[in-house]
Amino acid sequence: MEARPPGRRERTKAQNRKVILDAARRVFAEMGYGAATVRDIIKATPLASGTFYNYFKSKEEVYQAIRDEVALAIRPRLRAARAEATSVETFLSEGFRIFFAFVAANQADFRHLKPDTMRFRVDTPEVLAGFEELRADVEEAIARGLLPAVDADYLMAALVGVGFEMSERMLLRDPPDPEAAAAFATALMLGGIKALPVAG
Amino acid sequence: MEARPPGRRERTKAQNRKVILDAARRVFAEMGYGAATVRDIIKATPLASGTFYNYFKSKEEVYQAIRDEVALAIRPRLRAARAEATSVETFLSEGFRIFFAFVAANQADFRHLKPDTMRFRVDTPEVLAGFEELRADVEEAIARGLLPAVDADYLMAALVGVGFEMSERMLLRDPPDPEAAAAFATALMLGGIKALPVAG
Amino acid sequence: MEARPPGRRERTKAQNRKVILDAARRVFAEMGYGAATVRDIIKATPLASGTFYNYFKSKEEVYQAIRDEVALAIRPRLRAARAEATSVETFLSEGFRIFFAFVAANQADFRHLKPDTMRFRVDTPEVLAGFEELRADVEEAIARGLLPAVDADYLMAALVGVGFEMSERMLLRDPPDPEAAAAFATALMLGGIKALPVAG
Amino acid sequence: MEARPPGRRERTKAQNRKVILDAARRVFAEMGYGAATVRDIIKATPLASGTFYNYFKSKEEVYQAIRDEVALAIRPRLRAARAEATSVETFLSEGFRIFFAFVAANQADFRHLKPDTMRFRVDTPEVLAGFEELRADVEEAIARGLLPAVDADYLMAALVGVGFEMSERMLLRDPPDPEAAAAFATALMLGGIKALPVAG
DNA sequence: GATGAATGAGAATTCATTCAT
DNA sequence: TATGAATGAATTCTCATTCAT
Repeated sequence: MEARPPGRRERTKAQNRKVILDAARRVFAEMGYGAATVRDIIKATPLASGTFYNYFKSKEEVYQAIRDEVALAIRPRLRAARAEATSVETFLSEGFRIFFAFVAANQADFRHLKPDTMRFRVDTPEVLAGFEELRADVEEAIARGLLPAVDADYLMAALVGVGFEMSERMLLRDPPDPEAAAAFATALMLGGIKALPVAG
Repeated sequence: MEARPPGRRERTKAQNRKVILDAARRVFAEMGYGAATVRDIIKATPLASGTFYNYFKSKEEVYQAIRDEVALAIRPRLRAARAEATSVETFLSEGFRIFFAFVAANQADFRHLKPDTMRFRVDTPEVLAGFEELRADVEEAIARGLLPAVDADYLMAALVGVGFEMSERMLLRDPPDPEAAAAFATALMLGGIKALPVAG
Repeated sequence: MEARPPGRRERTKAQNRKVILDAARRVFAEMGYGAATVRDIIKATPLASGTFYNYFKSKEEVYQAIRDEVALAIRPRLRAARAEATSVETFLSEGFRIFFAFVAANQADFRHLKPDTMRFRVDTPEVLAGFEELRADVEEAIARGLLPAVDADYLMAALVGVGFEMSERMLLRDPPDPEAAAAFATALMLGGIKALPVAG
Repeated sequence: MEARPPGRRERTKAQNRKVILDAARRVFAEMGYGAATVRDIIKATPLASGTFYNYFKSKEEVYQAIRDEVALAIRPRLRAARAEATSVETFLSEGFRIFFAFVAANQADFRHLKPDTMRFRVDTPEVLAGFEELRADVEEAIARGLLPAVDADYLMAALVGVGFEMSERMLLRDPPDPEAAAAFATALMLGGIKALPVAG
């Protein structure tokens, strides 16, 4: 806004944080979380190495920040949708819709599947906390009479597994269709294979 | 443990390979794949550092060997069971039974979930090939009229997701009960939530 | 040698490069290029091991830098002298004078002969380029009528051989006498053995 | 000659020594003396690593054996020729003829020049001893009145330099012509540049 | 805060050499 | 004598982190 000495980069604190996070997203997507180093992240940035440490303590912390950002963004929406659900159908369908739509909108953070390479998936505590929330919501839904008294832990795991694995396959499609994915997952969880839509 | 004649060449090549793989299994289970180093694996071994490199080129290669061993051990059994299936029920139930039983019998290779820590999952090409086999089997089952003409790719993903996520929860239970897990997963995939057994 | 205020950033980038190159010069001279390791070079330096790699990728690269520095320092002078030559005599005498004087002034970089040991000589691409320059100059001198139409490639080789081998013998003498060496080489190349000065 | 159990390799001690020396020649020519390792030499051999040590103690020793073999083969011939020389002309011409012919016949042991790469030359004590012999012969030739009383050390160096450098250039030609090289070197050393044959 | 060179612990890897068979 | 796997010291090299500017 005001005149600055030339060469002075106009970067705010928040911007730098974002610059690092975005670079890390790219690096993790390209080389996988395990192989990536702080160096790699810095190199993908116009910033100096020391600057990194003004924002994060380690690669792990960056990764957590990314996953947490994602998890914290979606978890409240999922909780709300499930809380408002008035039936098994809406409990499932709204959850899957929100999840697959979110994944499609944030592809870079979810694409971990590369053909013929190792596939890495790393879940942070914040993500795992989302799993626990789902279990709690399942338990509450049981209490509310929405769901039968099933094994909430296993059902949670099944829902999580279906959500994550299907979302990776969804991202391989062109274009990804979150609605269709949600419909598939919902039908499957609701009525089993027999209830699935027949493919055209 | 016991005294040996000095200079006795006591270990064979195959044994050393196994010694390294077993040490790696332990190390990966204890510290997680990402944190483990080749050094750690060697230290968990009575062998010299150089010996490691007579067998494997890197941590990645050891990991692959473990996963591949596992994948190659279970995949033929799964294929056979699915090929012999005469109904949707057996297609699913036998697959889940074999998978969960295998996981329970090889806990160390599957336990990636630690409370309050990050969870790593790394799938090697050989594991991914197992996914493709499942998809092919689903397609064949559709062709054989065993399954309706559903989206085989998504169904494969759902089955994989349910299998892996549920197996991690199963391993947290004491004792793990593969039969119960298989029953749950089968019922869910077959008839949906409504068909699930009601928890005691 | 003297106390310094702690934390003083005392060395500049260019200085460090020089520190490493000088250490390498000493190490190569002492143990020979083949036996020297990066470690040895670092140890001959007040710097940390990692610092080495901020400047050079390997022992080879350091060696090249040294040889290239030497080659790039002397080649223009040789070219100029040969270009200005108005006779065979000056073409040869000025070349040898410059070369032997340079060798005497940079003994450490040229002393490869140790009695009763192997003798290493390693010529980098930059040095080899100097050979080609000499050949080109010979060809031009022929074109200019300064030299008869001899085999320029062989003549170049002969001049190079005489220069390098004689310089090693020169450095063994105490004190080295570049003028005398140049006089000898010039006379030999000009008029053959019969034209050589008779030793006192 | 007699029947042997199958798989038994018919190798004599002398043959194995030769196998190793030949492999080493190839390896040194390919990667240069400095970069080559004992491992590399063994790999270029059908022998086991331990067998190497039945014949040589180190890479250095192999190298010495090669160079020495070469030096010991040629040195007596050179000595004899120089001893029999009755004039400067024959002293020089016979020496160069023998040397260049030998080099041409043993190309692999002398080719150290690769375009655009570093060039290594390593002279063993046995080779250096050959230099001293040449100097002694020069001194004797002076005593015999064959040569003027020149600086024998420098003349030796000049002859060596001309011989080695020219031989490398000779080997680059197709076909190498030792006679022509010898004629050139002899004329140059005898009468200087002016006495050189004019190139066609 | 930003910078980026220096640091040095430690991880990866090589390789000469040994030695049981 | 030949074999070739095991050895582990030595070496190369990386990388998170510090800190003077």
